[in-house]
Amino acid sequence: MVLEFAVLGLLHESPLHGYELKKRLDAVLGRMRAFSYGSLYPCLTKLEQAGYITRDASGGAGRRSKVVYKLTAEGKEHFQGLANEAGPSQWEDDAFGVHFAFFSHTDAETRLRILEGRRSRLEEQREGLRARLTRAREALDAYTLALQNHGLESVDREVRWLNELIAVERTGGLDSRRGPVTNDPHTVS
Amino acid sequence: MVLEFAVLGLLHESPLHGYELKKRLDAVLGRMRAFSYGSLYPCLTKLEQAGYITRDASGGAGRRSKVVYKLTAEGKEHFQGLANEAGPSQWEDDAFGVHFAFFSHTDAETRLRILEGRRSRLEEQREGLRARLTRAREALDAYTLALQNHGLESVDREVRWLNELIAVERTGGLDSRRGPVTNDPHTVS
DNA sequence: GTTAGCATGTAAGGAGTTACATGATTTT
DNA sequence: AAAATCATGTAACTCCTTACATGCTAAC
Repeated sequence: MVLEFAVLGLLHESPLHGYELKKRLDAVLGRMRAFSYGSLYPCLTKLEQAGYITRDASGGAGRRSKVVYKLTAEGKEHFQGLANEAGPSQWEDDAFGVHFAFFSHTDAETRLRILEGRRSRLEEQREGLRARLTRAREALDAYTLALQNHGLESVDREVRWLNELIAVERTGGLDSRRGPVTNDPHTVS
Repeated sequence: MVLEFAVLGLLHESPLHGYELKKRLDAVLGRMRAFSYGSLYPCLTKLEQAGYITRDASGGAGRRSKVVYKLTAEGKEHFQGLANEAGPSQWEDDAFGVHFAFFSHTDAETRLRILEGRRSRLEEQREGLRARLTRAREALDAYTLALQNHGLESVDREVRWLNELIAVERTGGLDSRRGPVTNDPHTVS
């Protein structure tokens, strides 16, 4: 599950309480996803029961307990395990972005496999889109056509981004590099 | 609801049975969304009970009934109503694409309002992203940074696309034009 | 004659949201 | 002292998926 993975990933960096966790979550996930407290708190309870995190209710004096969550050893292990899986579920839309956000916890081999998996998944989708567009071009109204074209270009763009990332990965990974890897038209070949 | 809207929109063009409907749904929604039969068939039942569509079980001879669904007058009216609403729920990620796909059923004024609403929504998100990136640039690891940059560029790209569409809209709308509106680097000013 | 695709549905359950309930702390 | 924001949680509900159950029809 995406939320569980992201929570473990964030707690991997430092212990946090729920409220702060949600803000980081919103920041890390950006536009891809947004979770409410109504799913975050139950998720934390679940992770605690599973033994992956511990709650430290630092109830200073009469304060309403501000609960700080912290990754356990098993939690760390579990997260490493999840971060280093490389199956189809790692390159589906939803999961891919989240896994990518925690790529610094994923080993080089798995990173490459996930990036390549994602790319071929997108290439499939692209071929499907292209086929439909050339087949049905005349039957579609102008707005549907514009949307489909925009979608096609989005896929194209992500594929180019992945190509760059894969190239970088093959020469040591992003961490060993200085410039940002972006899709800016100027930097794309 | 997105699924209901899309079903009504597709049936607006011609009567269809469930299986064919799903294929069209997959085609129209493209990468933005995918629904299973497990939600499509109950949705059709619901729309029928609401009086928006009728089922015509053309059970030719001993065949297992191949149920053809058809929009009723109220269904048509209801769809027009939905297609011509212009509130925040029309420019949120999920809804926007679907509404756009059926823009030929939306009047020019509403189209413009939805496009502008979507644009300002994205501009907000973009400012949030930019702020975070300039603030925390050094604190983020390389992969998170790459992801955030890619996200930022995606938003930028969609804003440019919307700018083009809005410009076209102000001079008569997409239907009255020949060329495709794409985001191809060459065609963007 | 068997595989693949066409075709329709249901039941159980997963994942998440909304709305609510509560209260502390900081800023204005 | 009011408003904003920090902070934690729960219950009911919505939407959708998965897995199952069933059977037809075309192609190889």
